[in-house]
Amino acid sequence: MSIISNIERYISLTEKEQKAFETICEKRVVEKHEFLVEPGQNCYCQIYVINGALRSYFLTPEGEEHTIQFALEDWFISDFNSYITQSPASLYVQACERTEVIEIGYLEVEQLCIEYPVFERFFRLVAQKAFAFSQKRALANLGLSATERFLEFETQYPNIVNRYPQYMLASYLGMSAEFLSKVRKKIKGFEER
Amino acid sequence: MSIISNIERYISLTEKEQKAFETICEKRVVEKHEFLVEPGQNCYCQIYVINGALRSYFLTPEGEEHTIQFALEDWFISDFNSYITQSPASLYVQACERTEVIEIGYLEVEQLCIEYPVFERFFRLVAQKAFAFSQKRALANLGLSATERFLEFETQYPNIVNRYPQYMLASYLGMSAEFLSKVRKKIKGFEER
DNA sequence: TTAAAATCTTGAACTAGTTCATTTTTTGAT
DNA sequence: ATCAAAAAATGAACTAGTTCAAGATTTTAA
Repeated sequence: MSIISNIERYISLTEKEQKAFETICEKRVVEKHEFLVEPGQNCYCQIYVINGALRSYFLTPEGEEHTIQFALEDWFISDFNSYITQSPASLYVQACERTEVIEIGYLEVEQLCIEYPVFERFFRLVAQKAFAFSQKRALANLGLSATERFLEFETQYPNIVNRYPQYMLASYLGMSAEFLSKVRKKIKGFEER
Repeated sequence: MSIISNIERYISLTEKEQKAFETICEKRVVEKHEFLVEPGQNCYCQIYVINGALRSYFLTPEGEEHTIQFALEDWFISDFNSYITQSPASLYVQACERTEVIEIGYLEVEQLCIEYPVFERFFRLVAQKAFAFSQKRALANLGLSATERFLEFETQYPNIVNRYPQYMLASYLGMSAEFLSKVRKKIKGFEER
């Protein structure tokens, strides 16, 4: 699905508005393991995935990775806090496969919103959805055990579970990689009965 | 601070826009323990706190409370997922003290945004900030131990720590009330040396 | 002012999840 | 196809945080 038809799930655009949006899109290919954002830099853009797989994560002083978000086809990702405040990032955004992305710059978005307020609306709806989603995640994680968290995540995002290495899933779900391995073994045992 | 001057920290409003906004504000007083939202209902409005203290939480099937958000003076609160999708809430929003609020209805907001796109911008900026904040919270909670989580929260929101009962703080920070009691005792021990 | 209700404290027994060290399996580059 | 590197599995020892139960303190309402 093109980024324009994706936007049109929220709002409808005139020919002119479509063109205006396309001019601020910067297409780019990133290779596996490459970084799109690194801590310290200002995150000057939001990233839209055309195809491939990205994730954002941060590194504790002890060197542990904590995954914040996964992004497959048609998802947006960035260090959002850094993006909206235009202050230094604390996250990495990294390609987990060769990935085609569209970068949408902060200044360009703000300018576009002034010229075409319809985009103000689009980015409002997207931000609201993202916030609602993020609250839902917080909620899921507070109530559930490690096993329950994994099962819920797997039924909701089977494609993510299949596409990212297990240690990344574990760090997203808030458990050690070893423990997720044991959890999955236990689940498999139940299924086989 | 009035809700209008609060809005004007993000955008500036003409006289006419101010009036338009004020007409969709419904002022209301809720007594301690009273609910503004309950699971199952559609959350038809966002709630702005004039003075007092609210919180949102959900109840697990086992009857445990999990606090999602606190809201003191000048904060917004709601079951945001229910609000934006206009689907049944899963959270309670409850008054922890006698509280004056302003309710801002979903339909009224959407109408207002059509008539005055400047509010589209306001609600975009608010939603973006809320999302960034929520990501930051997720990040803080993944990396830290229970003690660290409490210390960080206390330095960032001393007024919340002073104003809500400890068992609510514990359920927000993802630990048992008993353990938070022990954590605080240990911290006090360190401070006294 | 007082009694009931709500909240907080404390300790002992427990458990879900971690850590560490080692082995096995999978992946990817040549 | 082969080999090195990355990822996953496994087991044993450990620990941060939970649960339960009982008592102490604070808050509330009449």
